[in-house]
Amino acid sequence: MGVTHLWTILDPVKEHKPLADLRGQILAVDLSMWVCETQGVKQMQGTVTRPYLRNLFFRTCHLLQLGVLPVFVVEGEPPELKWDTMLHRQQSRFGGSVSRGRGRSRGEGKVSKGRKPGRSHFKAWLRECCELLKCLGVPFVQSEGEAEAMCALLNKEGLVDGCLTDDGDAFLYGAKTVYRNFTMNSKDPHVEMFTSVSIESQLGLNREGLVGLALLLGCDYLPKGIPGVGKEMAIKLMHTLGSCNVLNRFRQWQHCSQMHLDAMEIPVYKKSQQLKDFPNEKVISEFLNTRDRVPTVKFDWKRPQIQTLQSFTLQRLEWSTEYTLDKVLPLVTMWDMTVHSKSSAKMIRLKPHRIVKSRVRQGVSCYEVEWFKESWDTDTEADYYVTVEDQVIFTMNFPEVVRMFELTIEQKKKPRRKGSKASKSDTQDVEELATAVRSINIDEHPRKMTQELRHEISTSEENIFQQKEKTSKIVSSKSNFTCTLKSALDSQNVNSSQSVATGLHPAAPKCEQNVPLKVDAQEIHSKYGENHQDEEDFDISVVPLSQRLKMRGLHSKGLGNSGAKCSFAENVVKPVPAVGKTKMVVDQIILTSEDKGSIKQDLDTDTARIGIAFSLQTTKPSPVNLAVEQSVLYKDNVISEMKSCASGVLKSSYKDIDVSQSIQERPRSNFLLNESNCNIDRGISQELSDKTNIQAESDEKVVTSPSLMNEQKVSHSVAYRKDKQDANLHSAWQLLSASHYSDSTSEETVKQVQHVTEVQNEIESPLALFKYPKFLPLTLDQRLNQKVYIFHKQTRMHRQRITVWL
DNA sequence: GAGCCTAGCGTCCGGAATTC
DNA sequence: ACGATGGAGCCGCTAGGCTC
DNA sequence: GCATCCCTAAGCTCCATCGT
DNA sequence: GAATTCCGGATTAGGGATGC
Repeated sequence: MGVTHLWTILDPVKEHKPLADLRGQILAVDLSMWVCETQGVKQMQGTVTRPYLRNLFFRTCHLLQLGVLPVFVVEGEPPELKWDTMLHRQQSRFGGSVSRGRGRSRGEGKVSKGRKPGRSHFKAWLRECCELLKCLGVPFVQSEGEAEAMCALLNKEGLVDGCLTDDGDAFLYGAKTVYRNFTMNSKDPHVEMFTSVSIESQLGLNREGLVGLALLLGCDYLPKGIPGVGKEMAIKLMHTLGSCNVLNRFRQWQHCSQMHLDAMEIPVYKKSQQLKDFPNEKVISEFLNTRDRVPTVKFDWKRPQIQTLQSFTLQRLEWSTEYTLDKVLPLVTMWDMTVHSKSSAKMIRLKPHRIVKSRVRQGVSCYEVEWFKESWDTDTEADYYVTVEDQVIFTMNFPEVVRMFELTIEQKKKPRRKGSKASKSDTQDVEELATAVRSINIDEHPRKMTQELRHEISTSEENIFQQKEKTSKIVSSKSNFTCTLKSALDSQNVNSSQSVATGLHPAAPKCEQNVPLKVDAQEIHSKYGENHQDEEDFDISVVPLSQRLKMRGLHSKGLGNSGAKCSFAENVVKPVPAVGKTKMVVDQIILTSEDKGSIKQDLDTDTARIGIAFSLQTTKPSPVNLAVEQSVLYKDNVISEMKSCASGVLKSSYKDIDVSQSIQERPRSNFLLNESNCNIDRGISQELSDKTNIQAESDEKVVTSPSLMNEQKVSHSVAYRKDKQDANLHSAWQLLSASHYSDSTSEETVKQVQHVTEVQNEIESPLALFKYPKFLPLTLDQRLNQKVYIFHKQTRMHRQRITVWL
């Protein structure tokens, strides 16, 4: 079909184009191509009623829903030049008999096309397709000759934005943009795009050059081309001659001798001389002098006619009226909301009854909407039609319905928070967060912003923590957006009296605890007298990023050597269920897409990871920078400690494990996170304890994670499982109390025990951990030496666990 | 080729592979 | 009355097998 | 009864139940 | 070479079986 090897030649300029990218375009669709394609599907042959109609329906609906406006082109009578080709094609495609010369439908001596059974069937199918298109309100034009010729003409004249056809002849007819290999494959619905501009600029082939290729390689009208000339030779020749005036050059071959030809021309010239009529002027004329005329009628897309369509599909496809309605309703509502909304004329359109709920479809926020039924519809059993509509479009059309829906949601929420002072604050927090997220600006050219941001980095570093109302800017290098958001979670932004009183940040609705900017040193001293520290030591900035994230109820797993992991939503393409929940992010951080480090986005998990590489490569220290550097330091320290302590092979009761090796190789460093909880393995921990300098006091245990058995990980902390939490909590407390105070019964000890009891009570408070942030950065050894034990009750959605922080 | 129906998953993280 | 807990149902997506 | 070991799931939301 | 995507492996909490 088309010029031999043309698509292979054009392959370098092929562009993969998702169907969604065609939104807003008008496309001329070669209807015959779709019909033939569908009829060729073996699985449907003999089993499916009118597969061409079925697929045309779904494809058209799909395009319309994407916002693509198709104009179908129905082929007319093919040029005489093509009859030979068609005869063979029909034989293979429809099994029709060859009847050359039996009829006289179009003049003496010509092939009788009308009487070929395959051809007549094909025309009947096209007529049915046109009926369907009428029902759907989609325009179609009748071509005088080849459909691709008309498609090309429409494209050439600027009436459509591109041609949807698999026939490369379209370019020879003057098409500017051709889309082929249309597929609605759910995983990757796309077309392949070719443009005449790229063909000429990258391959040096203009329209005339392509016609030249057709003469050399063969096409529908000249099946054999020049025998012995292949695509390599043809391309070389075209490059030698240049595309311009190539046809005239071919014509000159008829009158000139070999002496005047370029060396590259000679072999082709020789082969062409074997043909009588090279170059074939009829073929050239067919491509360059189209016989179609530009349609004068303006294309008009109409509202789908539901009833007519139901009747048509019932008759031709045996579809129930409900099924058809279900399929066509989205088109109708979309038409009503897009076309009708722009029209001043008063026309019938569906009216929404209510929004049932919010939904997300392919990452796009939508509403599930109930519509009042059409007045004529008495068949549909349900009281309302139901569709899922794009949130933005629906809101533009029916703002009052959206307001009602939002009001309903609000009212539903209210009873749960009745009488709660904190809830009022929470509501404000949610609004504040919502405002922050709404303020995100999509910038078309984020990289232009980068310099500004870098400037901002360099000028705003005096003390970024002390700047209230500072905004965070995050630039995603991948999805090209710049967002500015108020640092709603900034712990320094404690404005409301409520939050001051409770220590809870107003913008932390899901976060049960807040980090005081500076820990009350007096309080610490009174409790840990000997561990006196300067107030500066309690500065929040020394708290590792993971901890600060954690304090804000954000995801913060895996600081270690992977940096902080933040969840934010708007920078990803895929749907993000976490929108509005785990958003916003790390203190005040400025990330730019041009920093050498990367903001690694993991679309699998809807998260972005700020890597250490990034942080360390920024020129000026930032909170992230500091925190991660700290982490690196801790990691190195701990690894160093571990390696020195656990040198040699540790004989466990389970396996021979080279701990130092495993430490060396391990990719992560859980012990840096202060949050590693793992099951107690008494046996192995005892051995580790025996062989290392990390001497657990009394019954203290150095704990290894189960994965140590796999020679991969080591962790340092103690955790108690939920199922035994009560008993373990009790025994743990006894353990710790005993280890610290068993050697004395002095008054001091009693006081200490009382203090321990107080602390024990505090574990019920989610604030407990955050009263002692200064200890979080300490290494295990340091914490052991200082006998610092912090209890933290971590509350999750439905689970609780008690963790002992060393 | 495209839709329908059903069943199952839903953690994070690093690095290799791939794409640009 | 209120909060915590657990469970059932649901949601969004994907894949595979089958049907139209 | 407790410790240990092996194995599996890992989404969200609403609501009934239970305990304080 | 940088950015992006994908996948195999790791992590953690919890359930259940087993053994002391």
